Amino acid sequence: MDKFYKEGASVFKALGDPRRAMIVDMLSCGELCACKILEKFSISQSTLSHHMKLLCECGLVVGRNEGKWTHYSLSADGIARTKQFLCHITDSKENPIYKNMDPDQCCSK
Amino acid sequence: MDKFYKEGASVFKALGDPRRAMIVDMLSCGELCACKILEKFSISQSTLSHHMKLLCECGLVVGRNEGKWTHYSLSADGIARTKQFLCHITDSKENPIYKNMDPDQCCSK
DNA sequence: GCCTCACATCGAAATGTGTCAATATGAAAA
DNA sequence: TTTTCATATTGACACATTTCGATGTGAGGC
Repeated sequence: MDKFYKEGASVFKALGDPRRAMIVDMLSCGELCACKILEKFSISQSTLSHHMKLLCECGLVVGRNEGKWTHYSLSADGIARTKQFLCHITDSKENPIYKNMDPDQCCSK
Repeated sequence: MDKFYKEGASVFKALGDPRRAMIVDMLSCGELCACKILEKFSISQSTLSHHMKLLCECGLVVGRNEGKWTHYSLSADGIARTKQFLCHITDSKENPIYKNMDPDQCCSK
């Protein structure tokens, strides 16, 4: 139960960095190798590697090794799960966990 | 341009905390006052206040003061903008910014 | 007026994150 | 095999974040 929010939030934590959000945007138009991504940022190679690791670990991006190069692309499944989680926590609903919260129980006489 | 990602990422940064994601989930079934939210967590009142401030500042939640109580609810507009941003950076597209990235320019002979 | 209640803010401590230079790894070229 | 190249990992540092107890604030109740 707690794990549900922890895992869902981990993707948002990854997207919570502007550079990583921009990297995801870049990858949305196709697979790119690390060196091409690096060109667009004024960050060191090790920093980019760190960001890519985080994006991969949360399941949003997958890396494909080809010789000495690594090609990164978005994970369709990871994106689908992310959108699903966002809808789950934001769409209006009768949440079973909190449905017995009577608004008159507190905050009124 | 850079501001675009920074603002979009700020919402994800807010949702990147499991407690805050859970609070948003709670609010999705209706307005709640701070005391009711606090009941569901084993955190201090000041910590909750801090989380609510972050959720409000990124535009996802709005607070409504009524006497000495504060009622929190989701911002339909904030949610819409968040979903839009997520789709913008993840949906497959011909991104004008990166469309001239020739995959054969790098990473191949 | 004074007290109480709900919530916000402050200050401090612990932990987490982003970044870099340096170094390691592993594949291909020479 | 030695070198070179692309990427990953390590170690260190600055800064941000989470959390708490203590205190401030502003609205009602006495």
